[in-house]
Amino acid sequence: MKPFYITTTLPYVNSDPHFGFAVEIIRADIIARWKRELGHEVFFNTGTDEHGIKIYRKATEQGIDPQTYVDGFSKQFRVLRELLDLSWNNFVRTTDPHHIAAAEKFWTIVNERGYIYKKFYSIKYCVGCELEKTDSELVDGKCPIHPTYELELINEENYFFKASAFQAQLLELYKRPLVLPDSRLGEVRAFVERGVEDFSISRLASKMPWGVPVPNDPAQVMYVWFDALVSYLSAIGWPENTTSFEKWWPAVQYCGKDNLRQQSAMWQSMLAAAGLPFSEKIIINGFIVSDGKKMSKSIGNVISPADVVAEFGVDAVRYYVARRVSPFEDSDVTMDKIRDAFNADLANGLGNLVSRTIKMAATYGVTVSREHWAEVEMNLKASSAYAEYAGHLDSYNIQLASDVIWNDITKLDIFIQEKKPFIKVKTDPEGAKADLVYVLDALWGIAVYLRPIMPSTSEKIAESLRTMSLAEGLFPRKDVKK
RNA sequence: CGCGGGGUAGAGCAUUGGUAGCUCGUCAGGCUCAUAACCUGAAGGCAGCCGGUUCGAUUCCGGCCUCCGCAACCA
Repeated sequence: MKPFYITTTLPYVNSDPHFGFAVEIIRADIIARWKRELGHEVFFNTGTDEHGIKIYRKATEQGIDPQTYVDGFSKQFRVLRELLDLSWNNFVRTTDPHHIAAAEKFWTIVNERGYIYKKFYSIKYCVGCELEKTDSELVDGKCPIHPTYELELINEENYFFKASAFQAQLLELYKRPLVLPDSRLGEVRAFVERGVEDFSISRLASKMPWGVPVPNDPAQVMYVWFDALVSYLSAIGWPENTTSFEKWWPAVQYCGKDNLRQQSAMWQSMLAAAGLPFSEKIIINGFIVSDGKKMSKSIGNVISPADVVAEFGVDAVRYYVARRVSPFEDSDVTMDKIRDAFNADLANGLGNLVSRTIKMAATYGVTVSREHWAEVEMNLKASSAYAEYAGHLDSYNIQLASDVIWNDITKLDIFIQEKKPFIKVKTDPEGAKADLVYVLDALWGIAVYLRPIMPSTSEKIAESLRTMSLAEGLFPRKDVKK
């Protein structure tokens, strides 16, 4: 079976992990677990992007050296593994010596193939923002944020990447569904059709030393994007471990919509420039807003993954991401919405169904052998419902896959209501038991379906079915105090 | 004419070229195995506005209005 390589974006470590990244990495985790379930060997990569001007400035402001600064943040991202029950098997840091060597090698190859050149160019620089501004960002020739400042013109010599050479190849590439959803593929295609310009891929080390040195030119360091994207290669052992590279590449890449151009245009042309195969698939997530607004410390509507886990538990967060956050569009997330979903779908829905079923089965003396569950699972996997669920996961629509599960939950509640085993047991105990076995089998199916999405809940349900007992409710209701 | 997303029941969201669905909330009823849970039913929408294509559009096309991202803590 074909090995499967999936990676998240490497988050930039200038702040704590935010909910949007939790969404991305939970999705990647669900897909990774799903592929393992199917029997694929899986390489699931994540990590941290640690170079660049913003990090350099922040570290300098705090009077610590950049490496110490990023070490601290990188740890904060590593703890997500336990926090969100993630199963990544590689965590790459762009300050790893191996990655730095890979980035240098990548640069050298692209340079040798003739796609890097040096030129002077002038940039417009806003002192207020301390950032370069492109013409498209300006309003009436001024920075819209600091209209009282005059823009400074700075002449600087940098290395450029000959992206313009790859327009035709990119348009050819977009004939296959490289990018999900389709609307994003159309967007990047339109962007490339408008014309691709060469872009700067280095910075003067004298102004910004925190980056990978440009080979044979100590005066320049690589622009952070150029080095960060190469991490998708260095993570799997490129360049020296060709066996590993050929085994895993190309990758499925998850990213946010702000990364569309970088990952599906810029990165693809970089790969072509290095003579490497294009990515397999790029999945574009929407953004998370809270109460209709971008999460912001000053507004106070920031929801941290850790807060949600503390309040509702890991699997509730994974559930919310899977089923209540739109797979591709922007979504609004608030603690109240999470609480509503928790109560409606997990407490009243899944948790209560497991509870009522196990209780009846235990009370009425239903017993089921281990062989029985194996058989149930085999039948399930041959069913059309399972095919539907699998189809959704194969096309990265975790939401529709989860809908299959919750449709089952509703059907089972109705089934119990209609068959009334709790009445039937008084006159026809065998009939009541048979009804319960039907529900128990379906619950086993739900546990199977939940394996990639809510692994620990899946295991708890399976354990309850094996022992026909339930120590405590899976998801006790969270009531709002009024 | 910079790029992109949205405007569908009180709220949040799905969906579809042919009587518009779900969750929460509200009202009424049922059940009692269960986490005051579960089931049934009801009320509540001219699917932002205007025009076009069509036998038929909420769905396709054009225009308009309007909200929101593309700077900060950015996936």
